[in-house]
Amino acid sequence: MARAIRLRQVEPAAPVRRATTRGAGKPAASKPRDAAQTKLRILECATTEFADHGYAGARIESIVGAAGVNISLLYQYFESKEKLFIAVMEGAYGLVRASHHELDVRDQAPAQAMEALIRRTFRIFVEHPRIIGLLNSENVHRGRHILKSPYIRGLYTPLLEAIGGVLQRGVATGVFRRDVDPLDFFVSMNGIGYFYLSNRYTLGVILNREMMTAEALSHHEDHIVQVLLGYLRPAARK
Amino acid sequence: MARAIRLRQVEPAAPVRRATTRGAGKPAASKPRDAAQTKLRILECATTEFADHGYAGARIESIVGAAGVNISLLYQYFESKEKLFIAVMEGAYGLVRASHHELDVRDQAPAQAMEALIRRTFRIFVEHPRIIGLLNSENVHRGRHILKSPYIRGLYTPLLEAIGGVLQRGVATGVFRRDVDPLDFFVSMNGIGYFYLSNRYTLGVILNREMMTAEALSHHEDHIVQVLLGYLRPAARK
Amino acid sequence: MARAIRLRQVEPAAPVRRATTRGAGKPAASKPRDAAQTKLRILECATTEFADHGYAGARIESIVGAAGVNISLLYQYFESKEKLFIAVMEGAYGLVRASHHELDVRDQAPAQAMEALIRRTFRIFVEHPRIIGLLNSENVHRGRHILKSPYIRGLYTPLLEAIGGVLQRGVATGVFRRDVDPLDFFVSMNGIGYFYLSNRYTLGVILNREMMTAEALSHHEDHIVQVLLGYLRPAARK
Amino acid sequence: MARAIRLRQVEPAAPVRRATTRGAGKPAASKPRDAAQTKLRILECATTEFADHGYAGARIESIVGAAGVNISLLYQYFESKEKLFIAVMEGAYGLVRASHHELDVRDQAPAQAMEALIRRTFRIFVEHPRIIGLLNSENVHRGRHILKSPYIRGLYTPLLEAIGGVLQRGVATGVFRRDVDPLDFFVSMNGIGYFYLSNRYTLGVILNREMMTAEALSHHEDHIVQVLLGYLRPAARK
DNA sequence: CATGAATGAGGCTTCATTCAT
DNA sequence: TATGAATGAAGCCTCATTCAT
Repeated sequence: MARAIRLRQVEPAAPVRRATTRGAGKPAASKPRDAAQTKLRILECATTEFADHGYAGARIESIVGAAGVNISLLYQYFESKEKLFIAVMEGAYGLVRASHHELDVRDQAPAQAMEALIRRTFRIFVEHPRIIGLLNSENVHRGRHILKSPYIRGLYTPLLEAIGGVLQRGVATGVFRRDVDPLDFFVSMNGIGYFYLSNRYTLGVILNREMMTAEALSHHEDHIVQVLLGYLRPAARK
Repeated sequence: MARAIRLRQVEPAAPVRRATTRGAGKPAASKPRDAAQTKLRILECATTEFADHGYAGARIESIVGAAGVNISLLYQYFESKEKLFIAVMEGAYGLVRASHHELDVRDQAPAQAMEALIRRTFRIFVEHPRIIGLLNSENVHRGRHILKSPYIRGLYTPLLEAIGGVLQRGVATGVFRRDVDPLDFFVSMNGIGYFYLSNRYTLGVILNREMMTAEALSHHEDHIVQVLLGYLRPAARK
Repeated sequence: MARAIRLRQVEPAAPVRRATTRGAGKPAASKPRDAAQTKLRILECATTEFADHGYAGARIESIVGAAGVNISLLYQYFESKEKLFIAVMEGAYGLVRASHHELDVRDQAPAQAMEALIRRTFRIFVEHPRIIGLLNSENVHRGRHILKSPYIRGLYTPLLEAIGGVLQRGVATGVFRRDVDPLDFFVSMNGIGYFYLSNRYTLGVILNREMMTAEALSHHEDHIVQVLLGYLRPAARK
Repeated sequence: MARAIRLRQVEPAAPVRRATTRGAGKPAASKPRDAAQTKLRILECATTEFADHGYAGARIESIVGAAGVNISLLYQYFESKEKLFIAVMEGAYGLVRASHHELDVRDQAPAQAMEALIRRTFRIFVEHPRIIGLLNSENVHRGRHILKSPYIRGLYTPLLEAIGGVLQRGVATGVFRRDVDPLDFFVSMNGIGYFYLSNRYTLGVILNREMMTAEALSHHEDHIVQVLLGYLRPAARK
C-alpha cells in the first residue's frame, strides 16, 4: 500500500527535446528556448497537479514530468513549491474574474438576468473544473494565500455587484421577494453547484448516480436555477 | 522555507497521565494501559489531523504527538496511514448517520418536518466541522475509500428516504411544488451549508465577513431554510 | 515492493489457549503451564525461522506466532534474539553430533565403511534441512557463535576420527590410494552434498532440474559415493 | 544489546574527493558529478554489503556511507533495496560469466582441459569471494531474483557445454570413465570449493585450520583437482 | 506461568531543493 | 536558458524489547 493512494497518470508529455533546427529561421514552435512559453507550460501542469492532489499531495516531480522540463527550471522560474502554488492560484482566480467580467446583464429583465448569472456561475466551475480542487486546497490552508494576494480580494466584486443590482431591480418590479441579502444569495448560488462538483465522487457513490455526464450537469444546472428563482418568487398574495 | 506551509500547533496533549486521585497514595497509574481508550484517542487525534490537513498533509507524527502515544502503537492498532484514514472516515460517517437517526419527522407537518431536516443537516456540519475536511479529502482521492466501505454506501439511505417521504406528503397536502426530485433536493440541502463552511476562509475574505460566529451561523441556517422552503412553495395559482 | 522479499507462511499454530480444565487431574497434554514444553516449542519454531530467513531476516513475531505463545514469554526464556539464536545453533549442532555418534563402522570393510559414512553425512543434511540454513547464517556471522561455544568445537571429532580410521584401513589393505588427507576428504565429503542442498534454488534454475524429489536426492547421494570412492581408488598398476 | 550482532567497520570511504592534481591551482573538484562512476561505486559497495550481511542484514545506510554518497542518490539510481540487490546479483553473475568466457579449452587434451576448468571454477570464487555471500543470500530467498532475471538463467550454459564437451572427448579417448553426467559433475566441481569457502568460518573452527592463506587455498585447489580427476579415471581393466 | 500494552531506535523511502556545468 | 547530479530533512513503518498486571 505504501504511501501511494495517488492516482497518477503522468504521461511525460514527450520531453519535447526541441528539434534543434537552429538557425533555420523558423522559431521552432514546439519548445524553443522560449522562457515565457515554458513557464506557462509549467504553470499549466502545476494547476492540474495542485487541483488533482491538493497542495500537500502535489509532487514537483510530477509537474516537471508532465511539463517535460527540467526540475531546476521550475525552481528558476518559481522559486519554491509554495510560490508556484500562489502563482497557480492567481491564475485560477484570474480566470474566474475574466469570466465574470464579460457578463453584462444590465439590459435583461431581472429574472432572465438572474438566470444568466446563475448559469454562468455554474458553467465557470464546469468549464474549469480544476478551480474546485484549488479552492479546496486553499481552504485546507485556511485562505492563507488569498490573504496575501490583495488583488484576489476584489475578485468577486463584479459578480456581487451584478447580483445586488439584479435583485434590486427585481424587487422594484415586484418579481422578487424583498428580504434577500445579496451576500447570502451569492453563497447559495455558488454553493449548490460547487458542492455538486466538489463532492462529485462521494455523491456519486451515495446517490448511485452518474454525476459528470453532459446530461447530468445540464440537469443540475436547471435545478439550481429552479431552486434559486423559486426562492426569489415573492410570497403569493392572498 | 523547507516543506512547511503547515500551521502546526501540536500541543502534546499532556501525555494523558490520567488525572488520577492524586495525593491519595496511589502512585499515579503512569500510563493508560487501556487499549480501547488509547485506540479511541488515536482515532480522535487522527480525525482532527486528517480533517485539518487532508490525507497527504496529515502527519503520523502529529497524530501520535497529540494523542501522547508511541508511534508504534498507532501501527499496532491501525496498520497503516491509509487504514487509519479509512477508520477515521467510517467514524465520521457514523456520526452523520447517528445524527440523522435520532431525528424522526414522520409526525410533523411537511413544512416543519422539512425545516427540521434542513436545520439538522446544517447543524451536523457545524457541530462536527471536521467532517467537512474529511469529505474534501475523500473527494480529492476520488472517493476511493468510500467505494471500499459498503457500510458507508448505504449511509444516507435513511435521510434520502426521509426527504422523499416528506416531499410526497407535502405534495399531497398541496404545500410543496410537484416537480422536486429528492436527490436533487438532497444536493441543494447539503450544498448551501457545506459550501458556506468548507469555503469559509475564502468566503470570509471575499465577502469581508465573519463566517463562524454563532450569529453568522444561525443567520446562514435561517437563510438555507428560507431558500429551500421558498423553492418548495407551489407555484401561485392564476 | 516494500521491505517484503520474505515468503511467509506463518499459520499461527492455533494459539492453543489451553482448555483450562484445570483441576481435572489430566495434565492437559496440549499446552498446559509446562515451561519445558513451551520452551521447546519456541526453540523448534525459532530453528525453522532462523534456518529459513537467516539471523537478520528472522522475526521474533513470526516465531512466537508460529509457536502460539506470547512474545514476552520468549524473552523470559531466552533473553534476547541473539541468545535464542545461540540456543538454536547448539540444538542443531547437537543433532549432528548425535547422528555421528550412533554410527559405528569399525566392523565393516573400508569401502563399505566409507560409503556408509558418505551416505550418512548426506542424509543428515537431507533429514535436517534446517541445518543448512543455520550453518549459512553462522558463516554470514563469521562463526562468532561457534567460537563462543566450546563444546561445539569438538563436534565433528568423531566423524573425523572415523574417516581417519577407515582411510588408514583402506590404505593398509590396498583398496584406497595413499595420498589422502582426512581433513581434505572431510571437506569434499560434506561439500558436494552441502552445496547441492544449500544452493538448491539457484542450481534448480541454472540446471533446470528438480532438486528435492526423493529420486533426485537419491541420485545425488549415489553420485557423491561414486565421486569419492572413485577418487579413493588406488592408481591402476601398469 | 540492541539489535546489533553486526560487525560494522564502516570506514566512510573518504568521500572520494578524487585525488585530483592537488596543488595545481584547481580548486579540487569537490564532488564526483560523474553519474556512471558514482553509480558504479554504489554498486560496488552494495555488493560488499550484501555479500557480507545477506539481503536482510544489509543496511542501505552502510552502503551509502561506504560509497560516500547521499542516500537519495542511491534511490535515484536503483529505486529500491530489492532492485539494488538484483543489480548486484546480475553484476556478480556477470563476473562469473566473463571469467568462464575467457577460457577456451577446446584445444587441450581432456585431462588438462578438465583441470583448467576445475581450477578456474575455484579461482573465480577465491578471487571474488563476495559471490559466495551473494549466492547464499539468493538461496535464502529461494532463488526469487534469479528466477526474474532471464539473463542469469542462461549464464552457466557455456560452462555446462564445455564440461559436456570435455567429458565426451575424454570418454572417446578412453581417459575418462563413461558413466558421468555433466550436470552431476558440475555440482561436484563447484561444491567442494564452494563449501570450503562458504563455510570457512565454521570449518576453520572445527578443523582447527587456517583456511584462507594462499597456501591453504592452493592446497585445496589441488585437492579438488585430485578428487575430480581421480573420480574420472576409468575403471581399471581386469 | 502468562499476557497485552507500550516503547525507542532505527530501517527504507520520498521529496523539495540546491549545486555545478 | 537549460540540465543532470547531488543533498538534507523528514515521512512512513518495523522490530526487538520492556512494562504492568
